[in-house]
Amino acid sequence: MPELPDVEIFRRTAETHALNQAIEAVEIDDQKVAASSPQNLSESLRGYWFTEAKRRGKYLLMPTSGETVLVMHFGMTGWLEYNQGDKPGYAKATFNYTNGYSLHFINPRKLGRLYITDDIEAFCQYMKAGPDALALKEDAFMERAQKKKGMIKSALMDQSFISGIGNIYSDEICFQAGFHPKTKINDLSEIQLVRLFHAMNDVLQTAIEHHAIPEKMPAHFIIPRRKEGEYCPRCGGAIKKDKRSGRGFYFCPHCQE
DNA sequence: GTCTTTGTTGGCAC
DNA sequence: AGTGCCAACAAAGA
Repeated sequence: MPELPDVEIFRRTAETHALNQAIEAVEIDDQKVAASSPQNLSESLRGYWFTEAKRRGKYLLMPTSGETVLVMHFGMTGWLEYNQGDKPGYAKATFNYTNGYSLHFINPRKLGRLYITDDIEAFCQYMKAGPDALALKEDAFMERAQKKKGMIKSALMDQSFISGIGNIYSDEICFQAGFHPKTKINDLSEIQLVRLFHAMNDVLQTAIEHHAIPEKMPAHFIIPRRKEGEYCPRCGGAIKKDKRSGRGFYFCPHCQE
């Protein structure tokens, strides 16, 4: 679930509900999600409050009134919940506020992580996070893309190249740009790279506008049709499934060259 | 029971 | 060096 558009929705949840209130306690319900030790998490956050909710790629960054920043990464499944009362299922970490509400880090498959850092830039460098897909300007994208090799889909999913895109949205970007996912990125002309850049922006922006809910995507999107037996929204032909390094991907052989 | 699934990393082959 | 593939991590649903 959590690629750039999903994390952007979580960021907005955090921004509207979880800022500027003192954190009374931090509960870590699964040691595995604490990439920084639970003691470190607790000591860095208790008594402080989140001042901002930022995002870089798939990372949600929450600077505090102290000297540290809480960093969340959701792994393959996860989301945030802000509530009062019972702890939701699969809550792996909970930040309790003095007003009685809590922010829950939900992570059913335990592949998410929480980090504490005092330097966002250094953290991103250490994690090899490239520029955010939505913050990247066209000329910067072109400069990077012209040096990049390998399949378009792999390039889009390479977090050190551009950060934020995963398996689902890379399929959608390839579809909207009209490229077969396995096309080599260095075989694209300058004009085709520009087309890829605009498809990337359009897909991510549109997904955010639709709250990153697959069923709510526009009719011309392939995302709601990532199933065998489905048909292409553009030409009506059969959607095909293939594999790339053990991961399934979907495309229209007629519309994507 | 088997296969697949959204992310990332590390090992191996080329 | 960089690219691709696979396994592993977890757990749930088909």
